Amino acid sequence: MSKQDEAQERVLAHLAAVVGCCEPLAREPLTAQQSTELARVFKAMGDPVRLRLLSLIASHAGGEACVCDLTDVFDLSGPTISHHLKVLREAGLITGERRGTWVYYRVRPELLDQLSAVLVPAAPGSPAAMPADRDALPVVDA
Amino acid sequence: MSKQDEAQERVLAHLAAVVGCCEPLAREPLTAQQSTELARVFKAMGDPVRLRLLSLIASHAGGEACVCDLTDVFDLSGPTISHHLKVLREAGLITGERRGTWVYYRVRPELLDQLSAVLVPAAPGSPAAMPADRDALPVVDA
DNA sequence: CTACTGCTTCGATGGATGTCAAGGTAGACG
DNA sequence: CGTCTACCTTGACATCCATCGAAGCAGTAG
Repeated sequence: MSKQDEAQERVLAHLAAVVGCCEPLAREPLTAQQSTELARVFKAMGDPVRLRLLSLIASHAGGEACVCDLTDVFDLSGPTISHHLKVLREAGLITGERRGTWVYYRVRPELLDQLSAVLVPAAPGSPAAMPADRDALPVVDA
Repeated sequence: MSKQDEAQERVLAHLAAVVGCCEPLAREPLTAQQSTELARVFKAMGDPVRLRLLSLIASHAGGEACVCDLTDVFDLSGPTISHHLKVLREAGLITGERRGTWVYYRVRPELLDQLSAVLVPAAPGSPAAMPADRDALPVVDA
């Protein structure tokens, strides 16, 4: 699995290099490359099972969780859970480590931090921060 | 389109009700319902075109963008762009409004804010906040 | 060495998704 | 009214993806 982890390191490095650390999505438009890299991560989180796996791992005591702890939560077969964990792993969101009989997963807080920073809307001074009070979101009151 | 927007309002209200406003993903595990709601939004962002559309709209001057501004950026047909905008709309990420000939889209900052809050990793005091400094995740210095 | 457990990979399958061409709707302009 | 532009919807098609059963690999225990 070390070879896989090396590949994951490269993926994460690439993502960090392309996305940067703190470019809010609403500050300036993403390039095609940036959006491709980010979409890869969001797509990994775009599944209820994976999102729940992520939160289970992230909120687990000690910051890591054994696969055996995760399997029981869902009505899914072992291979399916393993598949979802692999997707999360390849997206750079988690890392897996085998210790003896069991495999333990933990999240990468830096990546979550990056994503959170990207999503933060309209930092003061950004173009979108001032709706020019044309009409401050009347929307359809229907 | 007002009927659509009504439906979107319900979706957003539902999401807000289920997800709450500020439950970090790493604080406590998501319920099945929460993860389903959140995954719907992340899945909408899990496509390079949609993510770029979102950032184009969010970063556009005045906080809104006309479809005509968006179409030229991509090598995609009109219907395809329209389809992606519909997905973003149904996820509650953007709203569309027709004014005269053109349709203008704008983002929902509240939802981006919620997502950002959910992703923020390991608030101090959370169980995952103390990685037991096994190995403090050297990460990519690259 | 053999057997057993935990987890992953492989192969297959039904359903979801991105894309486009064709057609439809709303508003503007004569 | 007719026509033109801007945008959306529909229908179809190729591709991707979540899921499972079966098989394979790693590590432990007799």
